[in-house]
Parts: sequence; C-alpha cells; structure tokens
Amino acid sequence: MKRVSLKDIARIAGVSPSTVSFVLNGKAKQMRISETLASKIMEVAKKEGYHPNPVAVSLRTGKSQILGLIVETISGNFFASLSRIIEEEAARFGYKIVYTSTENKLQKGKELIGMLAQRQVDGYIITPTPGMEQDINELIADNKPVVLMDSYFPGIDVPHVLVNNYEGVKKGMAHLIEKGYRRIGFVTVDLNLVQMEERLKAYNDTMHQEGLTTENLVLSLKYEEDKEKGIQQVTDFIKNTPELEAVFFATNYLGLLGLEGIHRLGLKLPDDLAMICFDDHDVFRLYPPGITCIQQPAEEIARTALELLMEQLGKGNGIPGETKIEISPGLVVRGTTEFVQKVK
Amino acid sequence: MKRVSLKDIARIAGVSPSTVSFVLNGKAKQMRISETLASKIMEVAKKEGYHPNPVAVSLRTGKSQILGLIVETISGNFFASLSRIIEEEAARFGYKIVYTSTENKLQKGKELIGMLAQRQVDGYIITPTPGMEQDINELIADNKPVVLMDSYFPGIDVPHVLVNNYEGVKKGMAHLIEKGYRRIGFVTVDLNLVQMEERLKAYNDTMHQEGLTTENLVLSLKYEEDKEKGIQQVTDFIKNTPELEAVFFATNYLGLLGLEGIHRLGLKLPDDLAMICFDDHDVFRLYPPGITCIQQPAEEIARTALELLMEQLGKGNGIPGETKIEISPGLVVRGTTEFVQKVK
DNA sequence: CTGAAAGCGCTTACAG
DNA sequence: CTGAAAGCGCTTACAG
Repeated sequence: MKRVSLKDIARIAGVSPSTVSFVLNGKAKQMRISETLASKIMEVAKKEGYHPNPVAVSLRTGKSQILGLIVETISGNFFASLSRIIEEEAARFGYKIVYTSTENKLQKGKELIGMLAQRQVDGYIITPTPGMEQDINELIADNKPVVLMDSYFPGIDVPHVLVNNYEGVKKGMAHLIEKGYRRIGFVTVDLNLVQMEERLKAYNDTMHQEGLTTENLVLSLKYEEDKEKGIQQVTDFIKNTPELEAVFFATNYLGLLGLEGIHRLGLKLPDDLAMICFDDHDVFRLYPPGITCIQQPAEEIARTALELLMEQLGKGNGIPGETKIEISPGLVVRGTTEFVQKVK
Repeated sequence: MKRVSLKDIARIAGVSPSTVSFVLNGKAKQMRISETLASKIMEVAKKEGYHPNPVAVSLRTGKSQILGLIVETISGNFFASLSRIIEEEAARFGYKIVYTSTENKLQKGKELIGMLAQRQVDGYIITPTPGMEQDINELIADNKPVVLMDSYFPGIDVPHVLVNNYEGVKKGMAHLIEKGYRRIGFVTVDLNLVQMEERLKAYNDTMHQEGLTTENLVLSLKYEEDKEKGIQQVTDFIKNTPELEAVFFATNYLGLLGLEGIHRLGLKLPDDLAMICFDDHDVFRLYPPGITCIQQPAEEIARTALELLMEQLGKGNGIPGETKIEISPGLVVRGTTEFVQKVK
C-alpha cells in the first residue's frame, strides 16, 4: 500500500526523475523528449497509479493550488451556494478550496487570514467584515491575489463583486408601494459596511420620494447580539409601531428573526403584515405565502469572483482592469398570494 | 515580507537549526537543552514572528494535522452543526478539518476518499452512503484512522457513532398514538442503510403493537430523484391515502418535501394533518406550530466521533475498545399547539 | 548539552 | 534529447 513516488516511476521506466517530472508536467516537447519515451513514461505512471504528492509539490514550488474562502457563516444557504459554485469552478482551474468562516465574530477575520497564509493558499476570496481592512491591505501589499465578495471597502482598491444593493431594495420597495403599502418599516443591522448603507439609503430614498415619513420606522440591531435578543427587539418593534403595514428586512438573518417574531405575535402573513427580505434563503421557498425576497444571484456572484481571482493568478481570459462588478438582483414573490391591499 | 524560516531563527539566535527545532517542539528538556538557551530561542522565534511551515512539516513527518470530513451535504443544517463542532474540537487537538460532501451522489464517495488520501489527511470522519464499503475497507486495511458518523455498515468493524434511530422513531410514534392518531403514514427513502431500516422497523413495530395496519401507508422515495418529483410523489401520497391523519417523515429532507407538498395542497397543520420528522433541521423552529421533530443531538454525535478518532490517533483519553455508540434522540414539539385529536 | 547530515518528494536551472 | 544536483523548510537519528 506504499505510495509510488516519482522516483519509483523513474526507476521502473529506466530514466531519471527529471525526465519523468518533465513528461508528467507536460513539458515533454519543450524539453524535446521523444514521443516514444514520453508515452512510455505516461504509461508506467498510469499503470503504477502514480499521483504526485501535492505536499512536496507545494513545498518545492511555493504554490499550493489551494484558494482560501472566508465567508460569514458556512451554514447559511446563500454562502453554501456560493461555496458550491466556487468549488466547482475552481476545480476547472485545478484549484481546491479551503473554507473558513468568521461565524459572525467581527474579530475572527484576522486569525483566519493568518491561518490561511500559513497554509500557503495561492489566493483569497473574502466576504469582508468591518475590521478586516488592515489585513486585506497587508495581503495586497504582499501581492497576494484577493477578491472581495458581497461587500467591499470604499478606500481599498481591490476587485470585488456584489449584488446591486441599492437597486435590490428599490425594486422591493417599488413592489410594496405598488401594492398599496405606505407604513413600511425597515430592519437593519449596525454593521458599518457599504452594502448595508446602500440598502438603507434605497429605503429612505423611496420613502421620501413617495412623500412618506421614516420616523420611528427604522430598527437597527446590534451585529453580535444573540438571537433571542434580536427576536425580542423585532417583536417589540412590530408591536409598538402603530399602523405598521409591512417590514423590509435588510438581510436574510434579520428576516429569520422577524419571521420568528411574527409567529410569536400570532400575526398572519400577509394579511396582518407584509414581509419582504433581502438575501434569498432557500428556505423561504417553504414559508407560507406572503413573503417576498430580493434574491441575490449567488451563482453569478461566485462565478464572477472566481474569474476575477483567476485573472490575478494569470489564468484569466478577460475582464481586464475591471475591479468593481455589480450584479442585478431578482425579485421573488413566494406563493400564489400577492400582497393584500390594506383596508383600514 | 519574506517569511522567516527555522534557519533564520537559528542564525539569529546563534545556534543550529536542530536546536531550534527541538526547543520549538517542546523537546528541550528531553534533549537536555539549557533553560536559558531554550527561552532565548523562544524569544527570538516570537520576536521574529516565526511560524513553522506546515507544508514542510507535513512532507517531513508524513503527518498533515488535517482530518478529512465527508458528509452528505454541506448546506444542510444538521451537517453544518456537526462540522462546526468537529472543527472546534479538532482545533483543541491541533487538527484542521477539510470538508467534502457527496452531495447526495452515491458514487462520489470514492473520489472524495481518494482526494483526501492524496492530501494526506491523518484521519477520516465519514457519513457513509451505500457503495462506500469497499473504500472504507481499504482505508482500514491501510491502517488509516476512520470513524463513521450517522450510520455504519454492519459487516465492517470500524468505530461509529449515531443516534438511536429505533428509539427515536418509537418516541415519535408513541407521541402520535398518545394524541389519538391512528392512520399514520411513513415516508422514507430507498437507501440501503441501517439507520433507514431501523426507522422503518420502529414504525412497523409500533403500528403492529397497536393493532394498526400499515398497508398502503408506507411511501419509499428514490434517493437520487430530483426534488420536484419527490414533492409530487409525497403530494400524491397524501392526497390518495384515505383518512390519513399524520405522516412520519424518516429524514429531514423528506420532511422538507412533505411540507412543500402540504402547502401546495392547502392543508393546515396540524388540523388537517399532523407531521412529524426525524432529523431536526434548525429551520423547523420557524415553521408553524404542529410539527414535531425527532432531534438528533448533533453536538454530542460530533464530539463523540472526534473522540473516537483521537483515540485511534493516540491522542485519546478513554473510550477504549468501544466501537459502537448510540445516542438518545430528543423529541421537540414546535409551537404551543399540540396535536389535535381528530374528530371525524 | 549541541551540531552536521540525511532525507521527505518534488522541480528546475545547469551541464552535458 | 537526458541526467546529476541543488534546494523548498522542516525533523530526527547519529555523532560528538
């Protein structure tokens, strides 16, 4: 059961290790090795079931053929989709993925980057959280290939791909307005990230354009707060906001908290309250009708992020110079029932 | 930005690389290196920010300090919980985890094991699917540490940990019976695995003990079938089974299909139909009342699996000889409403 | 108590 | 066209 090494193949084929290495790495003609010899070596390698030891290759070349992926949480469906696509696409370029997640801990990002650096990953795809600016700057200073996903830092010039957040919330708001909703609340999180700002701005802009007030209609939760506390705050918000007709949740996680709160209050969707949520989570498909989602095109985001990274790794085939890519979100109305016009 | 190597530390500290290596690996006194020298070396290493290159260590020692985890699907919540715990626990022993999933493809397991072998993982935690017997046998023949989780192969003598499936279904059935349900359907999947057999057996046993018929009450779906088709079959089953009062779904995934079907039929839980499901999925917490779950203690399973593996890696501290561990499941009734006694 | 040396399995200039 | 040799960064017998 001993692994066969390159040396073994060389011995069996009766040539030197270098020759085997050249052949197996497709440098046969470049090194002007005869076709006969080359194919003989290939054959021996195949017959012996030879696979190069990636650890040795990595040590020697300094390349690991591994990409580091840092997401917020592995368990979320949006990130699971992203991961799956990225893994698939990366495989086509001969790269593996190492997953890590910050698990909503603001401070954990730093360690993770360090950990991946130690593991000698060849590039990074990162969903940034506040506080990571420093580390990302270091990676760039170090000439490491980096792509940001889902968000970015305005001050840092690094390729990034994300959904068009402003457009997404605009779409959702337009939908609510069209259905006749006026008293629309907005639940967000106190995360200092561009995408959250964009979403809130789109909400405010819409409300103001429609001549509606936003006073006392915006709830901002703490990011690292525990779940139960979040549910409580959302519940109170819904209960204590007079005449509330609809709530826009700025992230999927907030939507989950909101839904739980709505259940606890015994409210019926969408008759008592309409609900709309950014970040489609696959489970929304299972919820009762009356929920609308702004769907992030996970596949496209993932694919694009990987392309941007491959570009930096010299394996790309286009998108030169581009550094910011925004993708249009979709709007999904769950179930057959559309929002019900409120009649008070 | 160049990484410092062990050699650099040796040069700076004015000693040989071997000495540095011994000190940093805690073999200072074993090698009878003076405390003064040792602490001086430690200091230099810290000051220079030295971290050993894991790739080099791995090549030299043949150990990677990486464990391979093969689950069915990374996106599922049950597996996400497992992964998280395993990662945490493994870290305490100095191990990293590489995740892979079969994504419900029966045949993919083989490739994955091969892939992990190439990456030189030091041990395996595997959620087995049919067809993996061969590969698992090879690992054992190869003396690789292996632990199975969530299921096992009766013929193969390898440590495994799983929930007590029979007990779980028994509990759930007892609950239904107690609430007055009699016409209880069972939806399972045609997977040739012990845990599915145990679950079905518990259902059958209960029904027979209660003097109830199971005729036409069991639906078995194909494992690799697509989602939509599964939903259709469950929907038909519910529609075409006269007087059906409750349905027991043997896995979480089946439960999701069932719930979707129930929505489509416009049925109300639990008034029209009661639903109970094995494998707690966190999202059930968000469903309307009337659903009951047999909850797999993911934490305990994960922790135990890792302990069993550490045992094999010589880092354990107990559980000697034990090879099969069954953990009792919990029963969770969602919401305030219990099952409603049927009155026809 | 400490150092010189071999070797893990590869790749790649360099020399023929 | 092909081989001998160095070296990636470590660990560990072995010799002092």
